[in-house]
Amino acid sequence: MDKTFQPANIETRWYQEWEDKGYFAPQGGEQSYSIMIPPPNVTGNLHMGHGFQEAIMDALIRYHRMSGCNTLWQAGTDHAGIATQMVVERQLEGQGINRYDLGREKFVEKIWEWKEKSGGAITQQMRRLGASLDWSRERFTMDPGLSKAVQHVFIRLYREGLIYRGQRLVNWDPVLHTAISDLEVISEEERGHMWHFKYPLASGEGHLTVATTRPETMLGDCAVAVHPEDKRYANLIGLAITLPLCDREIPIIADDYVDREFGTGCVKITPAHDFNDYEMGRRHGLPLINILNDDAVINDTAPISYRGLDRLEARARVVADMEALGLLDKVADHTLSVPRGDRSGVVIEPYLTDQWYVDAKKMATPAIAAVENGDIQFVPKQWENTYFAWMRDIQDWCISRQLWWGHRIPAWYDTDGNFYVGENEEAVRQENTLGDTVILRQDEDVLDTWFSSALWTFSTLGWPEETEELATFHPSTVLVTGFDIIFFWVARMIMMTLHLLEEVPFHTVYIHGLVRDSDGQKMSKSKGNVIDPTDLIDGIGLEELVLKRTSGMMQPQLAAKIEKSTRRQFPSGIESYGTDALRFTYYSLASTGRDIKFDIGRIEGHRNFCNKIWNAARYVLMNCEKEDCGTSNKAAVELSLADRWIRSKVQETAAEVTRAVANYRFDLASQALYEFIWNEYCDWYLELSKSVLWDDGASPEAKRGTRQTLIRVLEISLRLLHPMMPFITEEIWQSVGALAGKSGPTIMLQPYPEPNEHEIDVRANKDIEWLKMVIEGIRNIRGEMSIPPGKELSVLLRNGDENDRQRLSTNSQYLRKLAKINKIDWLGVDDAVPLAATSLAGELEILVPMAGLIDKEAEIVRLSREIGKLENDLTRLQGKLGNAAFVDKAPAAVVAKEQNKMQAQQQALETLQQRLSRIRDI
RNA sequence: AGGGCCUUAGCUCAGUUGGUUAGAGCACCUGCAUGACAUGCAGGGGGUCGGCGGUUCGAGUCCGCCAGGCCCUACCA
Repeated sequence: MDKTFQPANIETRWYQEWEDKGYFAPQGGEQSYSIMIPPPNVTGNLHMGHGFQEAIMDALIRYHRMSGCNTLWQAGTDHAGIATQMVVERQLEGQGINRYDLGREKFVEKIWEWKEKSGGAITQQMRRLGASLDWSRERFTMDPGLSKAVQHVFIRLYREGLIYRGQRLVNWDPVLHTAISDLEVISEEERGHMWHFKYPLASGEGHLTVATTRPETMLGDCAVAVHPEDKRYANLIGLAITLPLCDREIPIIADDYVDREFGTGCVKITPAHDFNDYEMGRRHGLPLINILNDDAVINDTAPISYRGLDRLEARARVVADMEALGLLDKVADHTLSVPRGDRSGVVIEPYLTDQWYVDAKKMATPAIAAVENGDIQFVPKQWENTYFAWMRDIQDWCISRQLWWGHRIPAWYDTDGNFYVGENEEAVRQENTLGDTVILRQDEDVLDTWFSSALWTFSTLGWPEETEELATFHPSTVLVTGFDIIFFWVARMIMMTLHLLEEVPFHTVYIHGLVRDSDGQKMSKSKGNVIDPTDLIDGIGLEELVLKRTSGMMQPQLAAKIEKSTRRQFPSGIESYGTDALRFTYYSLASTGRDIKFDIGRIEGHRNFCNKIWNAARYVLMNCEKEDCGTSNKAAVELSLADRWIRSKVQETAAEVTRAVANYRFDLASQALYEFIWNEYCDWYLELSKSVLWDDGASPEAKRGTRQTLIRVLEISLRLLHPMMPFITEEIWQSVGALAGKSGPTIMLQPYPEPNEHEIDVRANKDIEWLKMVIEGIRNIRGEMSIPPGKELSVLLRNGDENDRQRLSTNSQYLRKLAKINKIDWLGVDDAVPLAATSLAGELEILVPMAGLIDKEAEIVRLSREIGKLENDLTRLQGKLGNAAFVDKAPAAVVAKEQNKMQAQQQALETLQQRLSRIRDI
């Protein structure tokens, strides 16, 4: 074995073997356990969020697979309608063509070609993370089976009246030329202006003043509204306005939606271009005047001089023309929230179109109930409120998209505007008895990608066929996802699955935090703070990192800034840390919080942890290979105190890890393992074992017992750790397993250690605690007195009880070795106490005689500090116990505890004070 | 505008139903080539738990107010 752990040498080798041997597939077992991966986009590259999420799922899957469950981790990707179409369109752009040049069929072919070639990138990266997905069952949302499920669901919901077609205002992306759902619109505050326009009354006398942030919409105005009780305008209600620039008359109407306090109290109403105005228009029977084309250019409904202008050009022209007419009252700076498309980033227009909708309100009721009654549980529970809040006020879901890539809507139109929903044109003709003379044309639109994702838990298992997989693995056990898609995906899955299968899609939803950079900033390409998980695994040079962060940018002007900050943050690039260290870091950060700040320092510590494990294994193997390790259980074995203690500790650790995983607390699980392996097993047990293994006088039974303990505890630790650190544990286990009496081709199919309470040895724990206390007392003196670690000491003990004497006599070999002592003697109570540095272990006094070693002043400082601490503490205790209310009201056990503590502290204080005055006296 | 979350050591975070002297990692200081490991070993320093008030024998933990930070939903033209 190398002296340091070299992850690169082993990771891909083991992954290849696991995958080739089919270990990731379900292995049978009574209890099934399944996780459906949140399908990443085919266009995607692995980012830190994926890495984190997959690390968690893989730990759960490996843990339950080892625990004997019939385990399925369903692999797959989704087709990401808009994103994928954009990627391929951009490629075509490079060749100087657009999708219309190609036509729909050819364009979709191009996308498939692209998908075959590049769509697998992310699944390759997932393999680097060690994710044990069942690749043999990999699915894609556009696969024939899944497409069939999508079509089936659409037709069924349509026939049940849960899908309908309607003309509504939608969120329209004028660049992508498609409707998008409410959730895909991001509104943020931006600085803009508020224009105040005078609208002359039709009578020719006087005017009203309206305010608007979008002047161009006035071309579509259909009314001016005032509050019905607004005295200022009461006499104008029912009169008309002559709409400037348009030569139309529009009414003045009254509606209590209007806020009298805001602006002038008069609102221009544009029903075709504003959601609130649309509602008001419906209330008042106003017409809808649409003034825009698909690309937000003014259409032919508008006065001729504005036609063909982009919305912003039109805005400037309208303002200029109004000013020229003397109708521009004023322009004020105004901060407003601007809706932008989350993909394109352009301002979204409310736009009147025909679209398909899912009646979400009906489907929400059972979906709410399923969470209320506990059929589905969120972890942390807190997220249920987020879910409820949205579900109780849910809006109908616009599911049609004006794209070419996706599941085409199975609806056909005749030339009279009638439409028919069915499996295909032939079926539609038959079902509706349409003769051959009727010309049918299929709906051009496709379905929202989330529509197919909503079916993911069961469409991947073969539904609508009644497959064995469906019976075995559905409902899935747990969904692991981020809070950002509770609405997009989780809620819609719950609604769809409950309605279609009459069962929940999953029993638990584990919501994890979102990974941010070390400053708490969201990682994004435009901020240039993205870290690619594979770069943490393999490492990356500075130049390459700068290049990676600054190439292919949407906003190239930011490149210089990004380069600068990258060079500052990673002056020598990123080192290689390996997958196990990265994964362990993810787990250590996986607490209940919402944000996960990823600090590079954390991963370095965990790489060191890997190295620690590696070297502990080296030590164990050096001492156990080709030696008698009591593997067979036949030969007589003598277990030392240290052996019994570490066997006990590993059981406690197993219990802690099991509890933590059951609660999805991977931070606690990882911490328990780190603490046990480093601070107990390595720091203490391995050191303790040396005093047996290196002692020529030790019996063969004792050596056998120590070797057996070394190897068995290591082997258990490896299995405990394997779900989190799959590679290093496998590599080491291959050598350790057999020595520990285990057989099998891989650790990943070994049973997960079940905590065994009978092996918890309270007595051994206490004895070792005593031993540590004594050793630490001596080390403290050594450290503070600057006595070189190599210098052997002789030590006197005083004032101990029978237990102390007993423990000393059985453990003196440990003490000699770990505290570097050559001589330990008891001092009688009446014996003269020599000048010495003092430490306490309970009532036991540990004295290191000064004899030229100890600096008098330093010892005075040290003792004074200890005494100060004790005095503080005693004052607090005395106050507490002197308080009658405390003694009366607190539970007796608590009071007794405090009293015992006070006694012990008093005793310790006295002892130390005596020692201090003794030293001062010389 | 409504709702929610967060604030603990220099940094990143744990802290179960209120009950030892509030813990860890990293960073820091001191010493050390000791036969697994310098990606290491040993020792050490560092916190009035955001502020104020309340409940309680007892509050990092429960309640109220304030300050700062973040998020979600809705959106006033």
